[in-house]
Amino acid sequence: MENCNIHWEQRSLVNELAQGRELARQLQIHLNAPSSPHGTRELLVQKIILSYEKALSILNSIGSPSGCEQQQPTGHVAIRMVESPPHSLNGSPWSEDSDREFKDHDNKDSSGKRKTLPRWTQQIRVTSGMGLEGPLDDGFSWRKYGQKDILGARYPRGYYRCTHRNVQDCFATKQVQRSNEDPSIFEITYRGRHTCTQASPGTSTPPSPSPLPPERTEPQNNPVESQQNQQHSQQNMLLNLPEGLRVISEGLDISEELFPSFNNPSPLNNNYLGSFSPPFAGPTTSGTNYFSMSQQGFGAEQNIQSGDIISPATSAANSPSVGLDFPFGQDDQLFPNFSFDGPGFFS
DNA sequence: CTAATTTGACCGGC
DNA sequence: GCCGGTCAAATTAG
Repeated sequence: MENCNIHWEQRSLVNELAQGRELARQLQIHLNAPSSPHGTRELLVQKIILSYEKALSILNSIGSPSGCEQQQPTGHVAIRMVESPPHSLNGSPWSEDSDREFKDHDNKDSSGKRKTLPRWTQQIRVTSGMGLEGPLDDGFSWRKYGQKDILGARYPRGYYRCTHRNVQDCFATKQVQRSNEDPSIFEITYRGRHTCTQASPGTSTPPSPSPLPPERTEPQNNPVESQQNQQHSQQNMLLNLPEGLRVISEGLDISEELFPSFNNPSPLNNNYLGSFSPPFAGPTTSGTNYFSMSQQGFGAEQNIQSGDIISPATSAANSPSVGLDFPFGQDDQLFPNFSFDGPGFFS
């Protein structure tokens, strides 16, 4: 591995700054508009702060020579997105066991079967910062549908799917796996994206990406359960973040096969969101904590071709409300233009 | 009562 | 046959 492209960190930096600028503009608009929904301004402010934090983190990581990988910025939250081809998970500080089950599907590459959904993993470290894993939540409603002991893993893996799967065609699922060594680390793998509109009925609060798990792997050890996955107001989402968080996006295959009806970019799909960002919501905590995070990585120039995983551009365009983030772009051109069109941003 | 979780069985890929 | 992932009946929670 070579140096982790500074390039793209640079790009990320630019991206962040541009985003921050955009957000600031939005804020300006909202400030002038008397009728702006409550909370919107605050949310914007937080996002702006977040952008700055990210930018700073990126700068920090660039600054340090060794910093390809971990470089978790000082005790803050680091989101790491890595496109990981099935087997080559580059060394990650935390999960040594990384490979344990990555083989999973196919990846036979060429044969390109179905089954491959966009899939990305977040590693979340929950430590002293917050109560414990309890309140991890991402604003989506998940229903647990299984739990399995995984070969080499000390803790069982939990399988969750979107609560609305039946009513809407939301095939999003996630798996939560507690790290072998560090019980404080949870590896959450998301597959598919939410198509459900689970926002509160009247309020068009867009679901925000980046689901977090309600994990519970060991009843015994962790009394702390959290089954709090009900709908949340996404606005709080940005408020709390676990101490360390890392995102690895991997396997970018978008199988539209699975989403027959969603293939085309029709207004229908507005709700697609699949990107993730900082939204961790503490159900309990409604306080105002800021967190900082750095996101880096996502170096994958190769396959994003279809770039569907998170098509920020399109989704942003289509759904005004989801503006939360577009952490990464596909490769080269992501941010050439991102234009939020004014008013609608998040209603 | 409804809805979510639990848990062993089942299924498909390797 | 092993293993990861899902199903579904039974159970528990709200």
